[in-house]
Amino acid sequence: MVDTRFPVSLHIMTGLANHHPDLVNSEQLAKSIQTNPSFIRKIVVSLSAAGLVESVRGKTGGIRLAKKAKDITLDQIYRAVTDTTLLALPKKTPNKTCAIACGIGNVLCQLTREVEDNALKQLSKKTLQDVLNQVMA
Amino acid sequence: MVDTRFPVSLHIMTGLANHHPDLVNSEQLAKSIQTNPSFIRKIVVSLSAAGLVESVRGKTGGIRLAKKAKDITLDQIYRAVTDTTLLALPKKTPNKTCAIACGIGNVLCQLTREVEDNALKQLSKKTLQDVLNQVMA
DNA sequence: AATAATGTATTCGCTATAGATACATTATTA
DNA sequence: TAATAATGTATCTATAGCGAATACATTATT
Repeated sequence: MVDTRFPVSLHIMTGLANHHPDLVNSEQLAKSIQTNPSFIRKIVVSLSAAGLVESVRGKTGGIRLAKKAKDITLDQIYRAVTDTTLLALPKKTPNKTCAIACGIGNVLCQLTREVEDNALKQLSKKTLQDVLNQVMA
Repeated sequence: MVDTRFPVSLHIMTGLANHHPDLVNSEQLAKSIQTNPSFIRKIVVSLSAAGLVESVRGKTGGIRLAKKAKDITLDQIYRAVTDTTLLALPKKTPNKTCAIACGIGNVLCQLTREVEDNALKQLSKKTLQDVLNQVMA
């Protein structure tokens, strides 16, 4: 299966932006995304740790943006919920009898970092407000 | 599990570049990458369809680059073996009662395309020869 | 005290991937 | 011509990763 945390997070954040500054609960978010509240809450923990959302416990609790949508960039959301690299890296220890196998790991690692830095720079140019505007247009 | 076709392909191609224009068989490549010959051959089919390698059947057969390493760019390798998008896209039909859910799909799709175009443009600036040089340095 | 939200842990099922195996096809070579 | 050794291809299996589902402790409101 594919990791959907970033698209789901963007969906969550856009929903919150749309209702800002009201609280929205995980049940409502789950309905919109067609998933279960528990999964929403797990993702919200990451978004909260990154300072992007606030969650309020208790009977009238819920979730809201921690800052204005125009002050949240997409790379912040991406970083908050993604721990894998954009390009896959092999995890086997290289065959030590082969010069290529020994050297290719570092090359791939550096290449991945370059691609990822670039993608994040690109994502940093779009704000959550941009996304909301585009969705509502 | 993670899709390792691109890193494995880069490894294969670098190995072939190093022995160019000699034939290398799938057994040798599998040893270097620590996988099985069948998996190598499956990937080689894709690389071959993209015109990046040639394979020769029969007793003295094997695999070699179809052109010089300096004329092969990394985006060509990536495209040859990758059919997924760089960022995940949700595949559920959106909740039609929610404006956000209805609009977010297109936004994500466009965003993914932008990020991917950019990454491929970046990969197109590096040649297989560059990778071989870096590995051997 | 009852209610309703988040936080968190656990279990389950599904899917995608690579591993493993087998064998047909093809070309060399003895 | 027969034996050999390579690719091409199909199939099955094991496993890892992900989200679904569930349960329940914790917390705050009413």
